[in-house]
Amino acid sequence: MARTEPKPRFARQPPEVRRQALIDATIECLKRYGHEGLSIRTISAQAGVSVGLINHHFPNKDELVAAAYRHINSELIAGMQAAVARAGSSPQARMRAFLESWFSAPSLDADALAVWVVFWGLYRHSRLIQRAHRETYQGYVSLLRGMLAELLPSERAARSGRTRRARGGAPAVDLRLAAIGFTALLDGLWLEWCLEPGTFRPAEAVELCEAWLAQLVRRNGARS
Amino acid sequence: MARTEPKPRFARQPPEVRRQALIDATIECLKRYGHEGLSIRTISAQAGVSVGLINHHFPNKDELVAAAYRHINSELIAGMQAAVARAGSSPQARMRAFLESWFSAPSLDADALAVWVVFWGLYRHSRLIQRAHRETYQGYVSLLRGMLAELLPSERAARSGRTRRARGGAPAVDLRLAAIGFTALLDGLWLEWCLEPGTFRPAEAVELCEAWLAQLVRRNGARS
DNA sequence: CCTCTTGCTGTACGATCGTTCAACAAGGAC
DNA sequence: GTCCTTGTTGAACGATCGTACAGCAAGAGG
Repeated sequence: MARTEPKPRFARQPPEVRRQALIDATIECLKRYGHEGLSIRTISAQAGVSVGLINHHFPNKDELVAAAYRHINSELIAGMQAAVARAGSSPQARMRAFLESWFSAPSLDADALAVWVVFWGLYRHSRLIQRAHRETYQGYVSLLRGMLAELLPSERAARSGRTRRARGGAPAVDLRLAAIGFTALLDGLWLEWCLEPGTFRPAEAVELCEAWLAQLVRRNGARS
Repeated sequence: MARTEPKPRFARQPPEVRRQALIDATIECLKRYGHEGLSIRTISAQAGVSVGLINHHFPNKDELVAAAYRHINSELIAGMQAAVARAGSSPQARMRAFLESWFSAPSLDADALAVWVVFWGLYRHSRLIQRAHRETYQGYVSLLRGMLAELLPSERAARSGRTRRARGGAPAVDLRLAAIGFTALLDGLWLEWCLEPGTFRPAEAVELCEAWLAQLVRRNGARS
């Protein structure tokens, strides 16, 4: 009776598991407290470990933050890719799945968006964040560009390519510029919703994006 | 010769002047060092004053930061309004002036954009920033909405309003949604250019925005 | 020239920051 | 049961944070 179970004061974890737990704690702290949540003590408390453990698994704080940014980035992109893959082969259905995935939880979460904004604020002055951005953003750009390409009837454009090339060298729709504009629209709507969630519904954001795309397709078809 | 001019160790300034100098120094520090530049010592060094002076003119640091946000906001909006007013009365010319003002210095400055991003990161957890945002953002929204309204031939829509109302109650173009989408496009392009200035030229951003507007006008005209 | 207001300085304080490191102990190997 | 590896702890360090405040001095008013 008096003999209590000799409960361990802590449990060992494989480095990989602990690293991930610390990354999750970092993101959680960012959600709760914003930039002020990015302190060793806040994060370690959130993870339920001591202050010293972070520097055992990460060389310093900045590396942990960069790892958190890399994780949140690749998680998001993986979710998008999965949603698109689930939608089948129709370009329209794939794009719709992408948009609905974008403008719904967990992507369109006010907390998650606030996390992104803090990272953006760090971007310019942290080489580590810049590297993490470059490494993960590429997957996002190529996913989006691929969907745009398959949505626009460029195969027709390719067949009549010789004629159009001869006329000026420009394709019917500048895919690069279209991707830039579309990304801007997505990010901008995201940001607006983050700063003031009440002003519009997610479905309206989808609507706006599809209107943009429809206009793009129409323009592309008209010229080819 | 040995008599040196008894140069004053500091110069007194009217509170208004000094407050503005401190606000300018705050913004300059944000440009140079990002979020880490938001410290009393960094700001006071930038302003060339002692650490104690800030708390003489502002109750605390957060109030100074909020004042800086308010200032940068109203400066931007005032610049836009001036550019639009200078453009005359033609809706097209006014909108073009607005876009060109938006996508050129000093608005489209990588430093200035970085400042904004830091403020956005603070937004969610600072009531003072939220208040400053609400107080200044309204002017921007109304400017933009006014330009959209005068750009769309809504007077024709108003004349034939009875017919369209009877058909479904929705105007040809939802002005609210159009403003939201347009703002998103502006902010998104701004953000993209900030994060990676090399990917597109400002003129291309203007082009994208005008394409969006042209499609909006066309859609509005087709239905009325 | 003197006085008085007040803008301004700069030290001091306690809190918290990121990081270090010696000691501890969990738990698998044997 | 006994090593032994190593994940983990937590006190301690120096630096820096925001703020307070007692005193200095600039410069206008008389």
